[in-house]
Amino acid sequence: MGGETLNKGYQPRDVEARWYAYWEAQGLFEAGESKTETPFSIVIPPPNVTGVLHMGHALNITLQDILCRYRRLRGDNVLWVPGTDHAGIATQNVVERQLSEQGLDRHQMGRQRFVDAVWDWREKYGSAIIRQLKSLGASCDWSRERFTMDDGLSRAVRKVFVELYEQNLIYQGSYIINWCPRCQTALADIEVEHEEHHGHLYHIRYPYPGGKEGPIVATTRPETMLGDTALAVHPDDDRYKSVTADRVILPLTGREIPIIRDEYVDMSFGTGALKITPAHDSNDFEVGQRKGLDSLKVIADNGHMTAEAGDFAGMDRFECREAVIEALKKAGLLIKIEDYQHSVGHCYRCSTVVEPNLSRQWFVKTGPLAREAVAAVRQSRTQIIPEKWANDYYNWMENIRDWCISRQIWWGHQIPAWTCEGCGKLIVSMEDPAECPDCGSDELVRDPDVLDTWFSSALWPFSTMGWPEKTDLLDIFYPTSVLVTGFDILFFWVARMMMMGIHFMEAVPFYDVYVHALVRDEDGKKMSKSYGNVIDPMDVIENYGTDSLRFTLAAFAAQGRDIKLSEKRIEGYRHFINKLWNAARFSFMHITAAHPEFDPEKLSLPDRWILSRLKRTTDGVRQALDGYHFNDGANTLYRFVWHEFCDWYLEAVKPALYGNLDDNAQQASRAALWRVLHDTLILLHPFIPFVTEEIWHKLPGTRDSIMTACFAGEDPRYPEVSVDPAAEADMELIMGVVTSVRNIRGEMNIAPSTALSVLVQAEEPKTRETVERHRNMISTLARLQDLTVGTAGEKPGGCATAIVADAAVSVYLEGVIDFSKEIERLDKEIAKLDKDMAGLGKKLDNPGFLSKAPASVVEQVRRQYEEEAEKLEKLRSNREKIKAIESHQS
RNA sequence: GGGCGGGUAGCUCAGGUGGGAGAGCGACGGCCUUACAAGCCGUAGGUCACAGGUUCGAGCCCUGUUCCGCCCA
Repeated sequence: MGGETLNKGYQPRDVEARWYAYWEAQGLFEAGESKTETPFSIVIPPPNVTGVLHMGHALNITLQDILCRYRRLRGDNVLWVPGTDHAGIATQNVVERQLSEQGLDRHQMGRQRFVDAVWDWREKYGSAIIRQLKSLGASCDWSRERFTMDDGLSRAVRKVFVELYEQNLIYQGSYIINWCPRCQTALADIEVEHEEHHGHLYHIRYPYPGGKEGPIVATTRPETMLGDTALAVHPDDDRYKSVTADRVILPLTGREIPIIRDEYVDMSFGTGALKITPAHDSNDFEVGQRKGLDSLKVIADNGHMTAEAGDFAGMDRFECREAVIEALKKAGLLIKIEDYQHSVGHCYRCSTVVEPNLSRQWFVKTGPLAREAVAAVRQSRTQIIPEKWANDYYNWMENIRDWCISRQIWWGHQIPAWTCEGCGKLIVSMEDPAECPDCGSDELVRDPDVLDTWFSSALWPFSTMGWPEKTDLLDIFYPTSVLVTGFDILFFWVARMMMMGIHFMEAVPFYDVYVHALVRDEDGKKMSKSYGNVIDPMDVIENYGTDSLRFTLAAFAAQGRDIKLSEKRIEGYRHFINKLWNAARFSFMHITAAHPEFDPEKLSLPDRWILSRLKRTTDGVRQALDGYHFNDGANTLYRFVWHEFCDWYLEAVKPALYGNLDDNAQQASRAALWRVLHDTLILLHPFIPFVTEEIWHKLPGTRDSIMTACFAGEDPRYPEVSVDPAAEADMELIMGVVTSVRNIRGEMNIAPSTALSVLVQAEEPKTRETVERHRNMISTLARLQDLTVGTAGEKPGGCATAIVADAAVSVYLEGVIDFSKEIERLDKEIAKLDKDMAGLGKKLDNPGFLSKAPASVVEQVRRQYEEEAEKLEKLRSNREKIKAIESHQS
C-alpha cells in the first residue's frame, strides 16, 4: 500500500499554470509536417485584438480544444492555428480614444504617425486575449500564430483584391451605403443592427404650383425632405388619377419637383404618396436610378446638413429634424404627427444611428461567389452542423447584396488602387506603381481607404497557412477539418470564407462547420456589460479552476440550444473534478506499480463489470465527439466516473484491495483499477486537461504527458477490453439486491451501523448461485451480518421483503419491525405495480395491438406483464403475512 | 410582414428511425461507513404548453391555437 499520495482536496490553481507551461515547453501543441498521419486542422475564429475574453470565447475555445486534444489522442496530426484580427474600426476607435486622453488627434498626427501608434498599442495590449486563451488550456500551435495585418496575410489580401478586380468581381461606384457619422466610415449592410424605435410619422403636404392643395406624404425622417427630388405615386392609384399637375413644390425650399408614377409605391401605406430622396434612402435611390432623377445630398458625412439644405445648412441632422418640423408647422404644411414604431439602423461598432448616404465606394460583386458557396453546402462538400443553420445560410446567400468593402479609416489594409492625376486612369496593382502605364505621369494618388476587416478574415483559412505561396501546410491541412463558431458570425465570416476559399483555393475552406450556441445568463438573457449580468471567465477560472469551467460548458453544449450559465452550475461540476481527484487519491493507496496486464480468468465480477462499462463509455465518448455531441460525451463520463466507478466499483472492490480476500483477488483488482483509471483519464483529458494531466503523472507506469497517450482501447500494449453482458447481468442482480436492502433500511429508519440479516429466495438456480457466489460483496455493500440463500418456500414472518428479478429479498427485522410501516411500504409498491400492469394489460387486451404490433414488441410487453404479475403476487402474499402477524399481535 | 427554434419534475435540461418518460441541481429523511461532508445511502415529485388528427400505440409524425426567444425585411 501507499503509492503516490494526493492532497485531500483538489487545488486547481497550483496545477494549471504548471502544466500549461510544460505542454508548451515540450512542443506538444505543434503540428508536424509529415503526411503519414491523418491530418486534422482547425483555424481559430480570430478574436479582436482589442477584445477581452468573454464566455462566448470560452465556449468556442473549449469546444475546439476538446476536438484537438481528442484527435491527438486518436493519433492524428493536429494543427490548430491561432491568431487575432486587426478589427479596423474597433481598434481605431480604442486607440483614438486613448490618444485623445493625451490631447492628441489623428488628423493632427497624420496617417503614418497614427498607424504607428496603433501598432504600438497592439504591441502593448494586443496579447491580452492570447494570454487568456492560454489560461483556458487552449492547445493552439502558437508557433504559427497569425495576425490579419501580418506581412504575409497582407500580401494575401492584396492579391485577392487585385485578382477580384481583374475578374470584374470588385468594382468602384456611387451607391447608397450605410454611413456611420461617428466612425466616419461606410459600413456593409450586415454591419448595421436594426432596432425597433418609438418614433413619429410626420404627414407633410407638398402643394401644387400656385399654392393649391397638394398630396400629403408621410415620413419618419422629415429632415431628408430637403433632399427630395421627386414625389411618387402608384400609377393605378385612383386618388391621383385625376391629378393634372406634373410637379409639386417642395416645402421650405420652393424647389419644384416632378410627380412620378412608379409601381414600387405601396398604395396601402399612408396617402399613397411617397417622397423620393435618392441620396438618403436605398429604395429611393433605386427609384431614382430607374427614373433618372437627380440625387441631392443634404446630410454630410459628419452628420451635419450640407449647403444644399439651404437655411438648415450646418445643423446637426437631429437638430435639423426639429427645425424642419417647426418650419413646416409655421408654413401650415405639417398636417399631423402620429406615434410610429419603426426599425432604425445602428452601427454595430458604436451604436450610432446609421445614415443611408450616397457615396463612392468599393464593392465585391457577390452573386457569382455566393452561387458557388451555396452549391458547396447543397452538395455537402461542406456540412453545417446542426443542419438547421444551413437554411439561414442559404437564405442569406441567395438574397445577398453586393458587399461594400471600403472603409474611411486608417487602420487596416489600404486599398491598392491609384488614380493618375495626369490622365485619370485607375491603377490596381500588386506592386506599388511608380508611374502611370498610360500617360507615364508619376503623379499617382493612392486611394486613402482601407478594406473591411472581414475582407481579410475571409481569407483566414488559407492566408494563415502561407497562401499565396504554395506551402506544405496548405498541402497537408487545407481544407480544414472543421470550423467551430457561434451563429452570430455565420454571415459576417463563415459565408465570406466560403466564397473566398472556393474562389481562390478551388476547394471549400472546411469540411464541417459546427455552429454552437450563445452563452446566456441564468435567466436566459444575453450577457452584456450594460445589464451587468456578465460572468467573467477569468473570475470563474480563478474561483473554480479551468477544468470546472470547461466541463460545465461542454456538459451544457447541446446542439442547437443556448447555454444558461450560472456560478452554481460551475460549482456543481467543480464537485465532479474533486470527486475524480479523490477517486484517484484512493486508487493510489492501492496501486503501487503499473498493471498493464490482467488475466481475464482471475478478474472478479466487479472487475469484469467495470471493464465492460468502461468499454461502453469509451465507445460512447468516441461516438459523441465524432458527432459534435459534446454534452453527451461529458455526461457519459460524468455518469461513468461518479455513479459506476466511484459508487459501485470502488466500494465493491475495497475488500479485495485491502487484502481481506486473497492475493489473486487483490492483484486482479489492482490491475483492473489501474486500467480503468488509466483509460478514464484519457477519455476525460480533452474535457478537463489539467486535472487529468496531474493525476496521470502520479499514476504508476505512465511517462510523459497524457497528451502523448493513445486513445482509450487503442493502445496495442494493453489487453483488449470488451463488453461483457454476463458480467453486467450478474452485477445488475447484485446491485438490485443491495439497493433493495438499502431501501428497506432507509424506509424503516434503521441506522446504517446496524448490521442486518437477509434471506434471498429464488426459483432460478442461476439466481441463487450468483447471489451465493457474491455473498461477500453483497454483505459489504448492504452491511449485512448474515446472508442466507434458499429456494422459494416458506418465508419468515418478521421480515420486510422486496422483489428483485425473480428473487425475494427478505430483511429480518425481528423486534425492530414496524408492521404498519412495512404494510405502508408494500402498499406503495403494490399500487405502483398495479398501475403499471393496468397499462400493459390494456395493451394485451387490444386485438389491434396483438395483430399489428411487431411480434417482438408484443412478446416484450407480455414478458414484462408476466414478470410484474409474479412480483405483484409475491408482494401481496408478503403483505398478507405481515397483516396476519400484526393482527395476531394486537 | 417572412423565416427559424423552443415550451418535458420546483430549476436547468436529455430524450437517432413512434412501443408507456430520464439526469443533474434543488427539496425531504437518514448517515462524520478508514478516497471524497465539495461526501455517502434512500425518498418524493411529471395531463411531456393547449386543441384536434394519423396510428394497435404519440413527448416524438401532421394541422391549428397560444406563449417565449432569435434571425431577416
